[in-house]
Amino acid sequence: METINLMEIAREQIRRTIKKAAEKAVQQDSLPELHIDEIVLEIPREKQHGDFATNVAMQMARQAKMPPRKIADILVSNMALEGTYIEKVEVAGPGFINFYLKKEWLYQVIHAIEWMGNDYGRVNIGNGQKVMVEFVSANPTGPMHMGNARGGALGDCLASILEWAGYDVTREFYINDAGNQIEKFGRSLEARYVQLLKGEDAFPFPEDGYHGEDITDHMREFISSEGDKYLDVDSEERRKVFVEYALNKNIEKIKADLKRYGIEYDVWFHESWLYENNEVQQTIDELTQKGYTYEKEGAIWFKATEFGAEKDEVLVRNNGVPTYFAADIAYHRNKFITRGFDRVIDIWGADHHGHVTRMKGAMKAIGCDPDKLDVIIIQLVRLLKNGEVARMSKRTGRTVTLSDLLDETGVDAARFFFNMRQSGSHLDFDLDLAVKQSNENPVFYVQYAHARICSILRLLSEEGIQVKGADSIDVSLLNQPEEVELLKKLVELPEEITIAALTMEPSRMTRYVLDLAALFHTFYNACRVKTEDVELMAARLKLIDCVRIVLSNVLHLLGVSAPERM
RNA sequence: GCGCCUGUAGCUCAGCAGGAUAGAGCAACUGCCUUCUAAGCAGUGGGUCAGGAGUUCGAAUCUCUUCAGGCGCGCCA
Repeated sequence: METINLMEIAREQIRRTIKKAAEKAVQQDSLPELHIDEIVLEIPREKQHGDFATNVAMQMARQAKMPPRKIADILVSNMALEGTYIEKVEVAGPGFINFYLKKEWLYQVIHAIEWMGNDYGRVNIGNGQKVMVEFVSANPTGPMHMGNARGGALGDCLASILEWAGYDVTREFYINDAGNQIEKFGRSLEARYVQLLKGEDAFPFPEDGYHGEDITDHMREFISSEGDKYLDVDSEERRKVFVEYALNKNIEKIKADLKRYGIEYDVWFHESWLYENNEVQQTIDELTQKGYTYEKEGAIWFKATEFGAEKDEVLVRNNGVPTYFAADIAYHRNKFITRGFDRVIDIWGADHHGHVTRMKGAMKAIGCDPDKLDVIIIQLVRLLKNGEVARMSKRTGRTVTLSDLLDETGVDAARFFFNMRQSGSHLDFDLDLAVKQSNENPVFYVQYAHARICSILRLLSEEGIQVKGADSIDVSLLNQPEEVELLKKLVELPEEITIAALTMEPSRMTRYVLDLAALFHTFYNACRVKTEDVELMAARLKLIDCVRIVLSNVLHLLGVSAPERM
């Protein structure tokens, strides 16, 4: 797809202009020949400092043994601005070169948005690379918690950003339906089953079992349909039945909750498949063949320390059962080798960060480039209610689950709030704020901007006034500061998507859309769209229609609705 | 003890491949609705960028160190 990034166009023109000026100066012997790796162009914080600024003169100063301002002057006097968007160039401060662009450049964005519509903002830095985002992967032995909720919002938005950046993205959920924890799950269910029918003391609850009420609930329901006929059934056999029953219920619930949350996975990958296809054993064999394992005390160990880890790790316990780690290596081997992903992004909770180094080490051991695996660690979530930390749901008296949260705040607020903070920082989720219908609530603030625009469009449309094509309006009428600021923000979207994709930070997009909404509200109060001046009205109408498209694009990328009325 | 993350306005956080006077929202105070949604806008006050040292023309940003908080270091996942 053809994409338009005005920011990139401007940067390229400026870089070329600087380069040519430098070459010319060297030819005239007014500057020595020097090498600069990359010309850094930044957007100055202060508007008086122009649209772009560069510090090349300061960087060259040492090499050239000349004062930075003098270098800057020489460069500027050798610049040829004809045929570019550059209007004027100034030297300022310690030696910055500030570039001021023509308004024409800015007005191009109107055409770009009209041209690309709901695809405006897309870029192609991914070149169709196959990338997997594996996220949530909640333990199917119980309900989803706030960590899963944050991971879901983050992972899904990151996946969307990568799609917008030109990657071929697969969203995947890893279902841990095998191994030790399923054993524990089965023993816990069995204990509750017998206890419910014959009393608390009739069966000892396993030391390391799952104590949650949901386990008892499962068995209570099971009994109401199946009765007590499993009391006399062989332990192993009935545990199998209980596990299948409860696990399916949990997985169905997880799928339903995530669907409600607006997340559609491409693949639900079962850990058990890795065992069924013998991939866990194959992986262990491969590591052994390469000499990266050894036996000690009846267990098989992986030499993780040879790959930078602090200590070696058990792959197969002395009872012959592979560890979670062994299965996880097999899983990642499957992602990279069997399925051929170019990049894999895993989103894990903070309590798994110790796992990162050894996982990357294992990647190296099986011949995969560890740099192609990115692990995003998300920090914990604190729920706040009435200014206090809320651990339990008031309604159920149990820990707050994803569905409790969605009941309380709705999908829009949850997804927006979880993406307001960088993944690395702890997040306080203010439940009261999330449901507040006022300017304090960032979700409403952005959605309100969208609804306001739709309202104006609707009103004028009823009077027979429609949005015109970019070619039939006079864009140069958009010269109020509020209008210019809005246009500048619209220009930034492709670059914002690019940076968000490169840094894997969806929170950038929530900040962007908040900024854009704020600029719109300012514009709204300063400039009227509906006026007697027909030409001006047409131009402003076009402008707000562009803002509407961009707000809508970003909100949808975040998985948040863009209401037309509020 | 070792490793990772965090520390910026009263609160919640941006800024951190070094750049010009450190920003936003909330809270506080002052204004703006006979005109397209006041779920909005404009303005005021508010800082030892945790402390210290170093590198640099220039450090919130990079290095070292101290302090404070969180997490991890299982034949758990």
